[in-house]
Amino acid sequence: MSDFKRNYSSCPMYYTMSAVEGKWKWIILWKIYEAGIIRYNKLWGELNPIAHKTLSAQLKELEASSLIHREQYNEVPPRVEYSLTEEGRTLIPILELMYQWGQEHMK
Amino acid sequence: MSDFKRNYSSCPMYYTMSAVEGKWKWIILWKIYEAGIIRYNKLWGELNPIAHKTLSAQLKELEASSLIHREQYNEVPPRVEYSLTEEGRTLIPILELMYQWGQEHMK
DNA sequence: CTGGATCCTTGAGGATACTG
DNA sequence: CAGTATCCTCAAGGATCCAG
Repeated sequence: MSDFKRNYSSCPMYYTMSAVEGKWKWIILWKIYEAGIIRYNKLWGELNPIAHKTLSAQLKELEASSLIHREQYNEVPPRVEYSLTEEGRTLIPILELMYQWGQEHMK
Repeated sequence: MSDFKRNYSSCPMYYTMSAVEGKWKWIILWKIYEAGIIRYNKLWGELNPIAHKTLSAQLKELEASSLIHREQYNEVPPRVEYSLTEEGRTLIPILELMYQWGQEHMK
């Protein structure tokens, strides 16, 4: 846990930014939300050029925070699907607003 | 401009995350919004232990993005006040939701 | 009081190759 | 296909001192 998280655990704004921190998390959440359910490789393709290491690390953190769910099917070749958890879905209003804000300001 | 910004300028979500990127920007915006108008030193105190270099760099970027306004009074000692611009105020719904989300999940 | 200037650290993120 | 394993870079961020 970083100083950032430790020192400001009492401020809701810090809490939110800690839960979804890093360069990619909001975008990953958005892509998963958009797709509903999405496979690892598809996600990777949409975020390209993200490194596998980066993507899998962020996914793990999001999973550890209970914001996304990882479903693994023991097939050959393997299949893994990601989706938002109930908890993760509580972020949808924020995701929607962020997306809309970008739309309106990006011209 | 980073690869992040360059490669994804077509996706609204990337646009938003680029406009308010970095570890501190959302929190700085929140603190300014909370205060309405706030002096440099007050802001620095609320974010402590943030480095002066970091704070002033982030403030400059936010100013360059037209999200905050910097008003300088030529007094001795100097006084500088920051506030949200019209543009910056369009982020308030997002800030409010982020704050609320933190409140509800931080127990 | 509001930063700028310097120097420095560190860890997030990336490139590439490899594996069950 | 869905990731690890390695190694590496670089720039955000920090500590400290200085200045108008």
